[in-house]
Amino acid sequence: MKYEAITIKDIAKALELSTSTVSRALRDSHEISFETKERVIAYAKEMNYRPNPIALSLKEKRSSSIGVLVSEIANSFFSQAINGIESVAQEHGYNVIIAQSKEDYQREVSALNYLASRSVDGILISVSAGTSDFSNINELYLRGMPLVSFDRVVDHLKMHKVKVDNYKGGYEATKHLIKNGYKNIACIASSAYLSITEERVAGYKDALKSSGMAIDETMIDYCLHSGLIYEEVEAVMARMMKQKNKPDAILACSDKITTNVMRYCQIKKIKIPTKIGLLGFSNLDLTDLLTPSLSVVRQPASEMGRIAAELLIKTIESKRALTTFEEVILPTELFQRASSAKKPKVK
Amino acid sequence: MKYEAITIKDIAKALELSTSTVSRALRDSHEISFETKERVIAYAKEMNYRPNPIALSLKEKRSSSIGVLVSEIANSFFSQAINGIESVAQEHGYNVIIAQSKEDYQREVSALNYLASRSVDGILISVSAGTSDFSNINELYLRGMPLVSFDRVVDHLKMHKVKVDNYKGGYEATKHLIKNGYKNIACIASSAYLSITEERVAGYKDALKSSGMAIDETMIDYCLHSGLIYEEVEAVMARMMKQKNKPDAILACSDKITTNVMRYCQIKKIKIPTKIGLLGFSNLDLTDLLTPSLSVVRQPASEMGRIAAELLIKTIESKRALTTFEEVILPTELFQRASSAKKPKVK
DNA sequence: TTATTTCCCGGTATCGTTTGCGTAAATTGA
DNA sequence: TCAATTTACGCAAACGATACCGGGAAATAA
Repeated sequence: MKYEAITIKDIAKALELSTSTVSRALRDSHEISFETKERVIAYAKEMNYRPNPIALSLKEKRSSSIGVLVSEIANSFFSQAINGIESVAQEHGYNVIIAQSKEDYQREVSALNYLASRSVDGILISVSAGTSDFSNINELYLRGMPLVSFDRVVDHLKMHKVKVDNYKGGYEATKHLIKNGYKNIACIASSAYLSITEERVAGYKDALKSSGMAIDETMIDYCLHSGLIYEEVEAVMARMMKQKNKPDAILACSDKITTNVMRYCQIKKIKIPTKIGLLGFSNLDLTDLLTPSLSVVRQPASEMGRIAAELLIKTIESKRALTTFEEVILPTELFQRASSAKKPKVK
Repeated sequence: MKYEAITIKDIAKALELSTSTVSRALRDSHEISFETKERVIAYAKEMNYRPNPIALSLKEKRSSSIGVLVSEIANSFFSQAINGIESVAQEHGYNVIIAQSKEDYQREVSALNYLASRSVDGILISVSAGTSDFSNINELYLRGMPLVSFDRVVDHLKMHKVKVDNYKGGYEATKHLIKNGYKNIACIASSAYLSITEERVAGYKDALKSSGMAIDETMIDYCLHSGLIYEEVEAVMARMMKQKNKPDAILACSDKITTNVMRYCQIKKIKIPTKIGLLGFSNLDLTDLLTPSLSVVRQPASEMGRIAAELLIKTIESKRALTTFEEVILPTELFQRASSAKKPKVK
């Protein structure tokens, strides 16, 4: 079945005018008489005429749509970010096309090809945790595709970047755990490929150092899928809880790692925070309602999306290729709740 | 800046052929000699040629994209549904354009206009809770736009529908609360405009009746924004807790109502389930980790999205207008957890 | 009256692709 | 050897909208 829209030709035929006259009348050109304009506009309104965006796109060589590549839509951080992106896009007359990588490199490559072949005007990228080869993205850049990366940015690529101060987020979170009396703080991070992982872990390490605590590499581990798969978190937790130097607190560096650590502890009946403290990066809306209420480092997801979208649209609409690239760094927010409560001085 | 893609014309010029020959060679037409095909295909591959989808769209009068209208992306149910939609769309070569209504009628109208004017090939609709006038949707139907509604379907409109058995979901949930000893079960539902509200409430009422319990209309209330705004839930709860016949259990009929009731109880320090039992419709992934773990009626969101997308694409690709419409009804799943635990026989 | 300007509007090319039609050259058949 | 067929390609129109170019008619100026 087909949805037949009225075209400028239909109007021209009905009013016995040429298409160019109709076109100009609708765009309020000064070379069209007042009466003709009136007639055309009235008829167009009556017939509910809308210019065909596809024809416009072909003519203007732009599609007025932007692509968004995230690892997973059904993730609180990304759905909030998309929320922000969508509202900015709407304001500027762009539509948003979504693609997911599911934290997989191959899917990311095909998703990017997909978006590029759908001729979007630009792409917002948050790279997948499984991605270590960025040649694909770089190739898009070289071919002139406007790009902005957010959250999981790629340091050495030339493009605008919007991220949070991951180092500080990791530092403050760790400091908070130390202040509350935890002595063996483990860190479970996303894929080591990601710069956000590197930064958060660096913050964690520096916090330990600055408090005169030793860094034990067995207390640091990574999840290639960013915790998307329960089993990868389970494996790390199982290993850590088995080792001699057991953690008494966990700093979880992604949304899914945080909740999966929590799930692990519930399944294994490990009490939080009495047996183990927990503080995680998370953008869930109801961390305050969890058992126990969860201490989190929260990112301004929606705002990141808004800013990234603004930058992308600015890039798209700028006449010439950019030579300088902005890096916007937003603050994280630390919510101290029960899961990282002060440790009782018992031993 | 602009992303310049290679066109069929560029190939034609480079190889000293006509565009039609190139086009036919790429589509493996029998009227092109083997050698010419080889040359064209090799060159196209070398130059990484991709047909311009916009030109295709203009020619074929189809955009290979579908619109999705939901109330809110950052909602677990909808993000899961979009997940399913996106994967099916991808499989069939469609892209997904998202729009949000934020439970507001005016925004829904403009979002629909937006999608229609972006010339999508079809639209998946889950109506906003604030919508009582469906003339807009009906008009789209009359103009021949392929439509499928899911979750929040509109009964009297002619289109495919994908939903869950809301009546049964409400019935079984209420029966479960009754079985666990609750006597004054209140029901907080979404907007009364929605058929899902009607059905869930009907299930609730029939469950009470079948257990010989009276129906008290003061124990039933509605939230126009489906609980999206905390204050509307707060107002209902405050009213109910103040009245003479206080509820000892709540059946919450949407994701946001459920969590906002929980939040209300936490703020007001009303113990769940000792003071009040709670069971809600929800698709959150971590209801098992909440305090207390939350009993929920869960909908197969991703599957609903998949099925709805399949139906829509089938509708789009069918030659002639449909005369019969499918209504797919999926089962809900009841998870019994601590928030609706058996009531102690104390008074 | 004639030349010049102004006002309105139509013709046509264009964006990238597909496709029906036309046709020269090559091949076939008798 | 000549007509008939096949092969292999080019030309041009079409999808919907825009914009440059150009031109007829009326209005103004000389």
